[in-house]
Amino acid sequence: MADIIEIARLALHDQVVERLRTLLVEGQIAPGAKLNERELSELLRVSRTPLREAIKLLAAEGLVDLLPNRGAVAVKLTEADILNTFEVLAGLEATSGELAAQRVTDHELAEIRAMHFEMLAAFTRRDLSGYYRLNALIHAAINRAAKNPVLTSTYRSINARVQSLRFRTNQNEAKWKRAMHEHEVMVQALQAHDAPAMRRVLVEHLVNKRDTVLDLLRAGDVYRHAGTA
Amino acid sequence: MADIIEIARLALHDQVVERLRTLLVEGQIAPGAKLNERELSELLRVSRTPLREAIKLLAAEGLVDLLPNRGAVAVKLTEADILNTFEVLAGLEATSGELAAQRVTDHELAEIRAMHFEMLAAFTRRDLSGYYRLNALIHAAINRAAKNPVLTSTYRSINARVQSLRFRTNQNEAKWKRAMHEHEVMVQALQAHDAPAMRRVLVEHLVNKRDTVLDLLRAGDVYRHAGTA
DNA sequence: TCGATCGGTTTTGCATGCAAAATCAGCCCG
DNA sequence: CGGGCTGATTTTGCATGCAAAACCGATCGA
Repeated sequence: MADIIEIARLALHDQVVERLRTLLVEGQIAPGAKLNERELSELLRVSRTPLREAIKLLAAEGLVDLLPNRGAVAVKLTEADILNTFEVLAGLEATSGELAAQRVTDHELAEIRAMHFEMLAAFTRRDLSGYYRLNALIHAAINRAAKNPVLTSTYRSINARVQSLRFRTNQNEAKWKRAMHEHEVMVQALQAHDAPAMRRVLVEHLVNKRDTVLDLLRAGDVYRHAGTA
Repeated sequence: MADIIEIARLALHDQVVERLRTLLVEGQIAPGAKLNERELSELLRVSRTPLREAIKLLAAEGLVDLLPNRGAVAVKLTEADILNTFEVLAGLEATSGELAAQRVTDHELAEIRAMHFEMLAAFTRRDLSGYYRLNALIHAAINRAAKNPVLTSTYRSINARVQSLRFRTNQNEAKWKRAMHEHEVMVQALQAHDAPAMRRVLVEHLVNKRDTVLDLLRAGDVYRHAGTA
């Protein structure tokens, strides 16, 4: 029964939100591209009404910009936008880490450590996609351990804006090693329930990630296939 | 010319968002109350389409809950929700304060100090509404001094969820004095460009505000006139 | 040659109509 | 007297229609 209810509860405009968000985050709708309502409604097989509602939701999430009487465009982040976004993300992750250090259960800690070792394995094999997957899982687990749904959803929303950039970075060896080291420190700090240490390492982690993304952006490898200004 | 453009650029659904947000934040739509589309569309003199778009936006802001096939209700925060929200707000204000300490200009600082003295005057007269007004202005100014629009809009959005509660608290003398003292420390820390001190005092400030709100909630003075569960 | 203007086309924004789901009242049955 | 069912009403959700704004291209004038 539960699954039927689950399936039934997905309203059409929510499905559209999910699908559009994926298209935006994965860059299949290029940053700066215009969202043509007729086009999208045909692509997604829905009428314009739920589509427009979905676009409004994504505007509130910061994934699209609304231009009065001129529709919506996928946001194209400037360098300043990226700096600002990572500053906020760093603050949110730091808060999340502090709280997690105080509240993480033994069970959660064990799971995080297990995933950490899996990530270590992926790193050793230089398996980038496995690394990214585990990385995301670990950060999500830390966030969950903070036991604050408001924080979790806020983080998710802001993070979505830069996620496409974060996961297009091709780690160079030095940065990858440093990130792994930071993850080591995180696990240690969590085990020690050392909130200030968690804050420090997470802020550092995000600053490094920000710099990686900015390097990528400056190299021009990001919006290469984005047709529109 | 500029004002004409400004007036013209406000799309109908945006006007509806503003109006609805005010109704929600000021508690004129009681927490837990159902948002009847036909009723509201008649009240606001718009059709259901822009109204529904506005409701979706407010749902993304966390001011209303969307119930599948059952419309929307004004959020009614539980005690846990309030704790979680203030935790996030504290983190955001702390980040904002840190950045402001690093980036505040002399001009901004002078303006903040001036408003601080005005607030001191309001406090001395026990002018609660003047105090609240200046308090909000000062926090907004600090936020602006952080020079991070992403942070500002994120803070605004989360803060809106508890603003009605924050401004319904009747300060008792002791708490009011303590808040004033915290504001003194803030101004000092800003002048000294002491980021860690700003973080400390703002976290403390928010924790105290949270406790005030929780006291109010527990006393049952908040949802007194809210008819709905 | 360049710029501005005007008409047709496209696209957005809002209103309305219609079907499905939820709600409610009354009823029947136990 | 209480609980559950049934049909009417309300309400939501989506599709469609229509007017206004933006866009595009061609023509005209300087």
